[in-house]
Amino acid sequence: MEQNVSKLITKSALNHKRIMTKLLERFDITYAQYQVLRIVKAHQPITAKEMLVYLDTDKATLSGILNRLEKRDLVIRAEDKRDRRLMYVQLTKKSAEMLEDLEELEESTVEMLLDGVKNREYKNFLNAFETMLANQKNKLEELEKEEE
Amino acid sequence: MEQNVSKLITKSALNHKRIMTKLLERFDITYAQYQVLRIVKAHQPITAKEMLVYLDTDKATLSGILNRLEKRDLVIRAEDKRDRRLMYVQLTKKSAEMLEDLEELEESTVEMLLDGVKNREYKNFLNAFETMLANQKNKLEELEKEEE
DNA sequence: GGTATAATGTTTGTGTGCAACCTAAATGAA
DNA sequence: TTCATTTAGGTTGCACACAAACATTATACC
Repeated sequence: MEQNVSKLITKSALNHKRIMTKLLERFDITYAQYQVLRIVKAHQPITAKEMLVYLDTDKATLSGILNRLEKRDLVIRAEDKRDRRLMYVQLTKKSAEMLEDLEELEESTVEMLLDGVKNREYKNFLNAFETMLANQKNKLEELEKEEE
Repeated sequence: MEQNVSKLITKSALNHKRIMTKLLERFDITYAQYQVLRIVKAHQPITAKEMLVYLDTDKATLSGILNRLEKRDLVIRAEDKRDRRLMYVQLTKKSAEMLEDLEELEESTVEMLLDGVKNREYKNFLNAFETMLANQKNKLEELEKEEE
């Protein structure tokens, strides 16, 4: 059984992505693009660097996503005049309207996820999960240290 | 809190992949390639279709991975003479030797994951997780039905 | 047998994920 | 001021994930 925990987790993450992808299909955007748009909406105008704090992804990946969003008129990039390295990202009318309909999409998906999970069970679940995440973090740090 | 469960799961899946990737770096193979090689080792000779049962991925993805493994002399593909649509995949000497060292790599990573997780907590964790996976499966089936 | 249909696998195109490299601009030390 | 260093961000190259189209071979039905 134990050798399956990671597989269960990976499977669940994949399922979540697939569900979100299907739900977003009729809006013709991907899950990654949706996540970016939500961050922009919550913090606009926002720079790429600040978005990375919320997103747990790579700047190269983000740059590609922003390129595609900009090409489809879903975001605007504008230089800061004082510090011209900074690019401030904002929604367009088009994406702002679209996001009205999308606001609670992910929340309802997560609620569905917890159907039938008892409260006490859920607390244990979160406890166990926090421990596991900490273990992973330690292992990753250990591996990065070894690389010197 | 609740809107974060999916994020926790996604994060943990990502962590696992990153850890495995780092551990496999010195063998110069990716995590996806490792998973394929393990399946081949356990069931060889095996067809692509049968591998998909174990792998939860797409035939197109698998085909690409096998191309890269074959190019690097880590698998062999051979046609079945009776049914020439079938391609039987096997390890090479090179990959068989390599897998000797890799056998318990993932198991030890999963063990590490459970450090400090109490047994009772773990059982609750698994219970909750099974429920969530079932919820996701239902939702996915529901979404697929809607597509008609 | 002959032809439609199904099954197996590959290729192609788009979108990530990520390492490595590059550019331009800001900053800091001499 | 000048020049090295840092910072924000973009580009490139490779590997996957996955849908869609394709080729080839088996099988089923007439």
